[in-house]
Amino acid sequence: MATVKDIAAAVGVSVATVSNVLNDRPNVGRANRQKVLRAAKLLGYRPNRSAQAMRTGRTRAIGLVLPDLTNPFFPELAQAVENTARSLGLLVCLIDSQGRADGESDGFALLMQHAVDGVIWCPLGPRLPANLKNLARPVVLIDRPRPGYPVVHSDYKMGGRLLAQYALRMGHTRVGLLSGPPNIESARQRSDCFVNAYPRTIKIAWEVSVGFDGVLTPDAVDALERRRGATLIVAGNDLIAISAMRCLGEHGVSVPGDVSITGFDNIRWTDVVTPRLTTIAQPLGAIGAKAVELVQERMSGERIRSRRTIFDVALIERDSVRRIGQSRPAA
Amino acid sequence: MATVKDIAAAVGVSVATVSNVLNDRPNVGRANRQKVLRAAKLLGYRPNRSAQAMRTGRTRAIGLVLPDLTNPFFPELAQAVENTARSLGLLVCLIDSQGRADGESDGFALLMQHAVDGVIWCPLGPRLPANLKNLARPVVLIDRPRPGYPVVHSDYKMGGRLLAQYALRMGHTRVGLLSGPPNIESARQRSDCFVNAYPRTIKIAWEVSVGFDGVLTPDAVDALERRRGATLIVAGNDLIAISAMRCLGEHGVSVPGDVSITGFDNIRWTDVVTPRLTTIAQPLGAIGAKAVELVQERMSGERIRSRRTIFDVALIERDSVRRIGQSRPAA
DNA sequence: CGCCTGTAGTGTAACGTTTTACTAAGTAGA
DNA sequence: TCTACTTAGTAAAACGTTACACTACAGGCG
Repeated sequence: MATVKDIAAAVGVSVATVSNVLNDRPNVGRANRQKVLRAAKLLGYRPNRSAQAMRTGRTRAIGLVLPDLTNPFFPELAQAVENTARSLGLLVCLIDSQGRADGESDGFALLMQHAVDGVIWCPLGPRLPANLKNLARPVVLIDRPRPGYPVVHSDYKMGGRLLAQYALRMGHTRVGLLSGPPNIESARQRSDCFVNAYPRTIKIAWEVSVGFDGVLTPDAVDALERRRGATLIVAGNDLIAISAMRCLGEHGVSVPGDVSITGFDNIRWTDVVTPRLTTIAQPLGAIGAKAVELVQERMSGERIRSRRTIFDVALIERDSVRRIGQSRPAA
Repeated sequence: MATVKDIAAAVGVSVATVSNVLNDRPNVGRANRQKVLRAAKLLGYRPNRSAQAMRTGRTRAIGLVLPDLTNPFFPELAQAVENTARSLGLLVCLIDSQGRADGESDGFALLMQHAVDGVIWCPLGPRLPANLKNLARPVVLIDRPRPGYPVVHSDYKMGGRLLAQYALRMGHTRVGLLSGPPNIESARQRSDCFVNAYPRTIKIAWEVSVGFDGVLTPDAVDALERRRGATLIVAGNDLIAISAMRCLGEHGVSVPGDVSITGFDNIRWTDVVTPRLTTIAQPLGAIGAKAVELVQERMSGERIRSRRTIFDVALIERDSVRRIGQSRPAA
């Protein structure tokens, strides 16, 4: 690999001048600038990132800390993050904590050691890992706000309202809630805004919380079996909805014949299960890209502009909700 | 952040001694060794990877180059890679080429610049990116062999045979092949071994190739509509199988009532579609972990032990294949 | 002419680590 | 007592880059 020294020797100029050209600083004449540039190209010069990192303290790498790549919410996000990062010349270092808090903090330790310039993080639990404070780097959160950090996520409140409007439109006034983890704000907002949209019209028959990974607790299974008059089940995300559909199927309950169901996230598989799942679409790609832009801004020392960036969501109407009750005017 | 110099000052010893202790070299006495270790712990010393990298040329980071995280084959792999890498103290730098060759070579360029110590790579096309030769680092391939590189993948031939045995057992003797890309060896082997297992008994009614991402070409759709007497469709992977099931459903063809279908990979969603998909399970986690072990071995300069590591696969029997033809003895 | 300013360029220290070559002191053998 | 060897430890160079402090020279101005 060619170094600045090689270029300097080739052109007959000092390494300082080469460096000045490469970081285009003004104090170098036209002729030399040309020559250095030419030589750099000729020798296939690539700056040694390690050396740059040591000198400047910046690595041009960012960390991406995720709870679980196996949840289809994240791969799309990760892909967007990696691609926009790369288009900015930033390398993405991946940590997948597999849902374990110690994995998360080990991951942060590793990232700190490698001195990434910033991190994009979808936090696992409500508690922040202790070593996060030591990490004197910009952090941008995804999907799950925590006090003191900028965050980008989609408009869960809007999602909840959209779902409530839709439920009403389809004649459902008694619903069961299969919510996500109550300590995750995005999960709570989805439910809360659904509940609060039409508090007098839509009654909540029951609510049980399960993990975002969609594994159903005995409580959840029990709720699905009994249903207590709910005609619509509003699930905290698509994984939960799909698990619920499966569970219902195993108990001989037809969806949407006997009970309707909605999801949240619009992961790829909502379109492929039977019945196809009505859900809320989030612009995952845009969220990932925005998160990269935000860390990048902060890395280059720009002042904090916004603490929250929120993206609109949209209702994706498919086949998992049946219209019930009295007829209504044609569309 | 504490440096070796800080430790040296704290203990009252030279930086060389500190370094010697830390890399446990023999030439330092018991007493000083203890003191240095204690001070390092006390000060929370973490070696600066950038400095180490510059001095030694090793970064303790590896690249992971994937075609498409959105294909559920890869997240599980990536998770396994990241986790075993982390357990070895290695950082994983992610490249997702989104199926584009230029993305792949840009990614390699980025990895080279950051001087990763090795790369785990699932190559996109048959051609290797030109800059791969410059990358004087160990490369371990996943899933797709290329001449000259070690590779770890699962036993596709066995998968093909297993599928053929099963087809026969279920009475299917006329099948349609919805294969993966013909230029990807793993795709070819799946089909070929299926075809060659019982060449006289099982007849191939037709074969069409589609991408591993499961988007169906007009040819594929046409084949699915006509079917030309095939009672079983053997798909190149689960994504293809699921797309095919959807396509068939849209044409009013019942699975497995009118036609049976099998997949390959056993991604999470095979268990959740209707009917549940009969498929071949690959030990993705083990494959990822093994790949990390292999690069790690090569990074530490060990000699090449094996060029191919192959994992057994297993048939996962679910509901997408119907038994047809004459009755057979009970199990 | 002497002074100032601006432009073009250079020497070198520094970043944090590893490693080579070296010294000093102790120990053993003859 | 002298040599030879081992052990414990250190000084300093090196990795590739950046940036500070500096020089040299030209031109402009009073």
